[in-house]
Amino acid sequence: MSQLLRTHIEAICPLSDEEFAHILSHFKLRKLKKHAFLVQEGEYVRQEYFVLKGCLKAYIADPETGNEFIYQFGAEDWWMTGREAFFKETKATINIDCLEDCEVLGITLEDRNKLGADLWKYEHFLQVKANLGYISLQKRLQLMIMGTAKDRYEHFIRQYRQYPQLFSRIPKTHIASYLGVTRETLSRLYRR
Amino acid sequence: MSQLLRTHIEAICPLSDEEFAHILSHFKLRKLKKHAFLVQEGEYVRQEYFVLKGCLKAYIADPETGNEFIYQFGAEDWWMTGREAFFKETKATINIDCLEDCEVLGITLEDRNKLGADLWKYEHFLQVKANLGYISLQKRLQLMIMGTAKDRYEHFIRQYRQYPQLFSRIPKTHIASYLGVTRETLSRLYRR
DNA sequence: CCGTTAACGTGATATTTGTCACAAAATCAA
DNA sequence: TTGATTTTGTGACAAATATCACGTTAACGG
Repeated sequence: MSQLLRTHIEAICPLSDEEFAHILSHFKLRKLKKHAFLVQEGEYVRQEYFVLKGCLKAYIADPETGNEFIYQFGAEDWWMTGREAFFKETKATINIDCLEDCEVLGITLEDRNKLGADLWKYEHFLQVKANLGYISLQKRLQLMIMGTAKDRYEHFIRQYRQYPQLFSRIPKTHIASYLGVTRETLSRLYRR
Repeated sequence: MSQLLRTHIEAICPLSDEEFAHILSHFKLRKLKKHAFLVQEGEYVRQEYFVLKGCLKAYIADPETGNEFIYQFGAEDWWMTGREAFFKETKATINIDCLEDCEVLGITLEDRNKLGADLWKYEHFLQVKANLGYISLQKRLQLMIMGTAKDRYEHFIRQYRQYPQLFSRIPKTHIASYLGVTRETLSRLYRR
């Protein structure tokens, strides 16, 4: 199962068996039931997580309207955390919860830093990963501003296609939230 | 002048004189006139740049409408590049040009990688910087979807306040583009 | 310095998208 | 299984924002 993590890291930076064992020893497996929170608003975010199994949504609740804006889905092979709170060691302003039963590997900030200091390759992995994440987030922002809801929908499908059955399992309501439109609007876009 | 870069890096990771000298030796100074392109659509992006002086805009041109979406302003102390094209060594899909005369320090991808491999501190700096960038981009996306144009305007002013006189020098048309509204809408938001 | 260009504000109107209300279908959990 | 909850579609209407048109002011560059 943890082979997933190795493959994931090695896509950026090949590792020896010892190196990977050393990395893996810093992670702790966590299993969560559907609807369980991985990160909850107002609490500290002690770890960042690599998803081995299941699917999660990360979202911001709007206290005014009661709406939620889903800014990320996480499936197998994705990282999930309340990034700002995790790095700055402050309380989360976002929530992450499980759309289905999940298994994740968690690492604390302290261990993350230690690992990066021990092993240049891990630091490099983190650097490249963060930059790639930045690039795709930028693309999403661009699409949000310049693209139509339909563009965004199509881009979304392309991006998540690689995760089989996942797309069909996410309710349209959530997808609409991710795309920044109401479920009604999304529904109408697909009548035409 | 290059003291700016040192202070910037040391905000994340303190350096010895030798270390900084080593870092600096990988950068090359470039001076540009107002309206000059730093990055141009369709061309390779050979370097990433640290801004020493002046102000630039990074934008995507929409071939359909002729509009442009400004996704970032860069002033002194900011990094600017066509990030995707720079990392993936492909042709740029974005433009960056100077709103006024500029001075920047440029580093090639090869030198960037070499520097990171030579000096763990630099790799660490890049890693942290990318993560902080990701966080602020995420905040911007959130604001774009959940906030009103006014929220975005106010956030924008707060973010750029630290760059004296800069804000007043950027035409409102450009600010509107950055905020994802038309200049007319922005103008009206501020009558009220 | 002066002609040209860019920036800015504002009205009238069109378009997009959101909100509210309701009902049918699908899914969930005891 | 079965009653409750969630998801989905759709109409009518409201609100936000874009588009087009025009004129004035400010800034730029030779």
